[in-house]
Amino acid sequence: MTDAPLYRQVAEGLRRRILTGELTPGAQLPTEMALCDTLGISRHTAREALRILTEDGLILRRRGAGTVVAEAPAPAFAQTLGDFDDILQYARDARFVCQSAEPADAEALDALGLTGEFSLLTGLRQVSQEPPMALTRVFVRADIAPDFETVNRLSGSISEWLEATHAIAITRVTQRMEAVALSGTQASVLGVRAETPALRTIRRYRDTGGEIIQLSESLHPAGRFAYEMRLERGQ
Amino acid sequence: MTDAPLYRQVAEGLRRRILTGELTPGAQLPTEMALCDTLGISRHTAREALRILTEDGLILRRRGAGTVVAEAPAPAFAQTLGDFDDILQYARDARFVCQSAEPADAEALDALGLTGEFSLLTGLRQVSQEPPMALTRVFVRADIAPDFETVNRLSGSISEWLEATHAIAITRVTQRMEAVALSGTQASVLGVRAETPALRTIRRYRDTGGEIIQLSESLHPAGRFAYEMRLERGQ
DNA sequence: TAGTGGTCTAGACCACATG
DNA sequence: ATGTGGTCTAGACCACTAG
Repeated sequence: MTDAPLYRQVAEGLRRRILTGELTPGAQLPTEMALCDTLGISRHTAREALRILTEDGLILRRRGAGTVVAEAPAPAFAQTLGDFDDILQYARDARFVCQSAEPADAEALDALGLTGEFSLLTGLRQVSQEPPMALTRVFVRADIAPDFETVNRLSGSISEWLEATHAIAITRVTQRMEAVALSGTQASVLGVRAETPALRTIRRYRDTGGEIIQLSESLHPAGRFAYEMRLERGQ
Repeated sequence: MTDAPLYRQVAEGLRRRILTGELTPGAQLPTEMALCDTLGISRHTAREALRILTEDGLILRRRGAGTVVAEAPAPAFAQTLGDFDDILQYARDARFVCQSAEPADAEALDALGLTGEFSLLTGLRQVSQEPPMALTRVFVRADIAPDFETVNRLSGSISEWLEATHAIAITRVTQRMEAVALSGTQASVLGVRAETPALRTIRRYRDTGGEIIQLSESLHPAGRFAYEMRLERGQ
């Protein structure tokens, strides 16, 4: 269980101290040498840990000046999207904890432009024991939808499960992102105030025929999630 | 000029061999030990170079198997390229009306993780006479930044202007999106209530060396903007 | 001037993939 | 069995920041 690399363990320890507020924005982090001494690790290992936090935007480093917690601590989790497969990676990293499964009502389907019969899975996106990263609704075409127990036993993503068990190929995904205010009930589930800003992402998964076989909507409260993508210019 | 760190020089050398086609997708790269021997560098330096290429998605590394050039974007997978141009398209459609140009203060640069001297252009994104779509700040490296009049005369995007007038190539753009609440001043400029949710997008434009030469931050109030993207699975 | 992070070297042991 | 990349140690010199 604790077979994670040492530098990663160190990084997670520092990350926790930042996210819990023990280290507030602007505060100095231990210097590299201090980390080496107190933790009994080499400088390379300490730097590797600090590199992770730097890439996550949690800390700022300046030669000669030291390391401080970033002013606006970046969300604990950022999704990097480079290509199609990265979306699936996100689904694996951030575990979907399903809380209810039921037939979707017509009103909800209408609002999202879905036609036909769908199952609705409602739950939370979670990474380890942190507060939930998102409130998520997943609509799956009724005739191929997994049941409640199956979803919570999944090690991968729902779309991967669909492809594996129903010989379905998802060839196109459209994703929409916008800012919204959380309703009272949504906010309470996520443990934030009503009207808190949230990033709403809607993904529509289509098969080769262009038909929508799955739709997921996630509400990420401000500060818990950022969506990051990298775009390369062809050569 | 050639005072770039050794590992970066090594990375650029390998990058060139890949981009010129000397190393084609799937081809084996030299092993770490081979790089050490032929270039007379330490393993740490070689690994640092390979790490850059890994983060850029140019190569794939597998323990025991070696390092290979990543598969070329499949024909149908003009995704990254398409997205890149789409960003510029957005910049052309939504005109940037600059309201002020000044040197960026250290605090603002710090908060965004920028080092060096930058000019700050503040303004609005507008389509025709509609209410502004976004409140935008653009940071441009001071030595190449356009002045106030130039910006407002531009027909294209700022990044295009940089490339055209300074012989600069922007090869990588990272974009980050998250939900935030607008401050009072931000809200009043946009004509909405304070605390209105907004989609915050930050784009970092990098040259071939990985240096950030431009950064833009846009605040899109809820309801005025949504970001939509399409992802195709390569075959 | 003292201390910081940035770079670099020269070792070592390990888990893993391949033949 | 060999060689790969992944991790880790113990040093070193440098450029830069700050007191």
